[in-house]
Amino acid sequence: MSWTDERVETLKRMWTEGQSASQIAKELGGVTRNAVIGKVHRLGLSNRVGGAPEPAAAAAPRPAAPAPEKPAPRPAAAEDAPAPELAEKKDPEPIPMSPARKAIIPAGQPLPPQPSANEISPEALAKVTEIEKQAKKLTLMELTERTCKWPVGDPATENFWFCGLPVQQGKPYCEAHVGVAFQPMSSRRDRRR
DNA sequence: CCCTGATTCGC
DNA sequence: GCGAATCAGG
Repeated sequence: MSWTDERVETLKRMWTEGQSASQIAKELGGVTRNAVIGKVHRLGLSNRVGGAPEPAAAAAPRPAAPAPEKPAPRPAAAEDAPAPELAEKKDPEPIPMSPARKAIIPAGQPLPPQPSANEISPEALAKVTEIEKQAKKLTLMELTERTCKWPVGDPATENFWFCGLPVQQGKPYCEAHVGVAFQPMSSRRDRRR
């Protein structure tokens, strides 16, 4: 595969959107994340959002500790609000919630109903309490796209962790937690139209 | 262990 | 210019 204009455009777009190199590589196909990163650097768009070009003339022959600066627009594997300086996307989030929760719940995803806050089907609930015993109990940074992001416990205490079990394809949670996160209009009979 | 980007260097 | 190998780190 070669870097056609089209592929470069896709690369630029996705990189600007904050997509990870691996995601971009996967999207493009035929390239590895290394290829993507390499290209990104050659294009000179590694980082930066709109600041003054800093001509950092480095003559150091040794790669000891260059690291100029890195705003790091990607906090973790889980998507969340873009850095303020980016200010390219509006974040329509009318739902008020604690900072802790906002940080751990991917935008656009259904909010995990807390056990005390909602009516959840008994089976699903039982299933959850069941698997929570096997939870990997991961920390925020240990979460990946393949780990269940269901929060357990009180974020304000030490007694808090994320499920961490393998997620269901395309979902942010494991099977059990998907079961309680994606409730199919229960309890209420929907109106006939 | 999973993942992230950064850098080097032979091609 | 390209990208695998490697590095450094969450």
